[in-house]
Amino acid sequence: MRSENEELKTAGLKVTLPRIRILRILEEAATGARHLSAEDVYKKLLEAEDDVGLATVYRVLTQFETAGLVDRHNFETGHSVFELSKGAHHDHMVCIDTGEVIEFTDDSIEARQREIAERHGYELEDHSLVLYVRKKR
Amino acid sequence: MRSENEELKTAGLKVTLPRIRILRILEEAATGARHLSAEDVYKKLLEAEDDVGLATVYRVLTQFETAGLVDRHNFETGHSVFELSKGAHHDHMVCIDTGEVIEFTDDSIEARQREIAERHGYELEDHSLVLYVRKKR
DNA sequence: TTCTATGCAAATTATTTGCAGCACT
DNA sequence: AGTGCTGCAAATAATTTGCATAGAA
Repeated sequence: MRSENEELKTAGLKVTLPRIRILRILEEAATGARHLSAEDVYKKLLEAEDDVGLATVYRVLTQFETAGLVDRHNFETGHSVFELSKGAHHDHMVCIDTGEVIEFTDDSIEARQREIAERHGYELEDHSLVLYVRKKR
Repeated sequence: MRSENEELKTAGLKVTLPRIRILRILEEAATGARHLSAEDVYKKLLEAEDDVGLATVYRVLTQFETAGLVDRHNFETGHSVFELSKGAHHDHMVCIDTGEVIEFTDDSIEARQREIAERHGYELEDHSLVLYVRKKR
């Protein structure tokens, strides 16, 4: 397991306290609610008595995104959420009632998307698929 | 072809000038660039010398959305776009270079989504699929 | 008349930027 | 010393809201 320091260096980012702290927060969230807003991260920093400005949180998250360390998503919530980028691509399922986010992948859908783009004379660069679901009762 | 008046009444909305004008703008755009931002609509109203406030544009578009007259989309542009709701559902393909928006539907993807939700114990209520593409050269 | 709709300005929310100071090389 | 990084406040951008007034039923 690589240290935060190495991850930052590899990403070409200078190792600074705010970056380490923010990266750690994202890693801690990696298991549970993977998706944090800038505000969420900021609040966690405050809780931990780490004095980092909200502007820095935004700057760092953006840098992480550029570096490929995190993915940014825009669900229909009005603000972006960030998650530590696992190598493999995945899509999301959001529960309308609880806000819970479930990740999934489906090769057949992936393949189909590529076909559709091709058919229209385009190359698929990226995509965003979000299923809005409700628990069955 | 129903008049704007009827459409508004059916939607349970009082027939007022701003609503008629905005509905007409959306209808005019229905063929070409179907997807307009609130700002786009506002500018078209100004061009037509129709004195409608931007706040009203937002209010009316939101009402139209609630009434099912228009669909609101959040691509990765930072602002919402609206389009006259055609009965049938469709997804979008956005060209990264030109911003062009192409609509499409694919039954196999639709079906697959339902399956995936089911498999996780959920019911699919809605979904959003956007392909980000680039013209092949 | 009675209630809803609108305009305009002010308020909010999410995010970005300018700038002076600090940190690391 | 030089360049990058940060905090804070101010600046933006998109959208919403309060309120007094105009307009529809």
